[in-house]
Amino acid sequence: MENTVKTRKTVRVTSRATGGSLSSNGSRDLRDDSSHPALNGFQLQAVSFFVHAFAALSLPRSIGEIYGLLFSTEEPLSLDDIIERLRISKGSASEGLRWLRSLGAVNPVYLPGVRKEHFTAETSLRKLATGYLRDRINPHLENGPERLRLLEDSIVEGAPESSFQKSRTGQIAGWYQFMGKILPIVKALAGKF
Amino acid sequence: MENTVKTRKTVRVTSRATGGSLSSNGSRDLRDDSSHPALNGFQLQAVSFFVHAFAALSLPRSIGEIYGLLFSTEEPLSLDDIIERLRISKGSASEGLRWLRSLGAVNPVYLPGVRKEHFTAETSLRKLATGYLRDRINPHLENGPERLRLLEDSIVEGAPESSFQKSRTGQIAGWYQFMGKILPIVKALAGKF
DNA sequence: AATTTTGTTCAAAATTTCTTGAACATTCTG
DNA sequence: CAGAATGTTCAAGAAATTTTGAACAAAATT
Repeated sequence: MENTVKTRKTVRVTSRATGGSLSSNGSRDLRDDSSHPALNGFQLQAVSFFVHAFAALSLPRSIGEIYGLLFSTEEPLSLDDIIERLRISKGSASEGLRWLRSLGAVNPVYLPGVRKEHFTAETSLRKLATGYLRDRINPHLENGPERLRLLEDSIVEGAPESSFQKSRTGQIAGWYQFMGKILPIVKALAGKF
Repeated sequence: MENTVKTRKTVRVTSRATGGSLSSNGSRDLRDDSSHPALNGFQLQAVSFFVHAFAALSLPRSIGEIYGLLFSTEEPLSLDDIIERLRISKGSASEGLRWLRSLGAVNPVYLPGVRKEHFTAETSLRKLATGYLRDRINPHLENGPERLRLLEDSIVEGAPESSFQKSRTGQIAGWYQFMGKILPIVKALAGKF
């Protein structure tokens, strides 16, 4: 099967408008083959929406596309469904799906008698926030204490600048404390939406 | 003046270790010409620290380097000081400084009788957080209502999927509400550190 | 007003990141 | 078990981002 069309063109419209107002057709954010017959208007808008949202977090377009499609589709979709409808490669779809799954942004669905794995979007803010923090924020915070010690150990005791340097490391310690306080609050509030 | 050394090498060690433990020498994160005589140990560690921290936000290395240098240096530094000590180009330094200034992460310092503009790092968490939210988060949220309307307008009234689609747009509306609640809390708490 | 100093801008080069597609591994089916 | 279906991996190519360096602009100095 694969894809009989060998005309590799895949024009990306690359909307260069970071701040400006939106074009009335937000759907210009997706790969344009020949006006997607596979996606309805709502799906088109949703894909556009999530491509932008994920870009705000510097995440690849393909991930936004996949999440947007699942978010806007009631039925569970398989890898091949995603590839067909978004016209992206198997590799992108597979890795994008893996990423979303590890975050918990996508749920595998059991369908009796169906071989292919199918997915739906997870939309609970609590789960999305928790997954994002766990996968993308915590790893950086975990190194915190070690990094702080490296910084402290580089201070030469008795040097004239050591007092300044100690105040700076104190500053950073405060930032870590802040993160320790705010993250649980974020999670708790996310649970209410 | 410029730079008599024309050996453009600038080896980037490109530490490929996203999750692993830190090398005891965190300073391997910066451009290596011939073991920076211009930076002391604390500055080296600080630059390394901020390059990593900024990378977590997908920000360019040069910005992390500049902030790290200013953060770890008591005296105000000029553009040329930064270029010399970090061995980065004028262009990078100028644009990086512009970015940091617009965020409010860097303060211009008035020095009587000195032509060059000098800077120190802003370290108040409240100011840093406010600037970051203002410059990098709010712009995306401002489009929110408009994007939401595009999505709603794409729903075909009476179609069988319209009920599902309405529940999805309701979901997104909730996410915006969440952002509206959480951001003021973040700012308020940041003010206490 | 000519020169020097300071800083900005931007095209081209370097680098990093993302996407593709084909090879491969694994599991299911007959 | 052979063949088909499903999904993963990864090298190579494409695209996007960052950095450089030199040209330029603006302001200060002589």
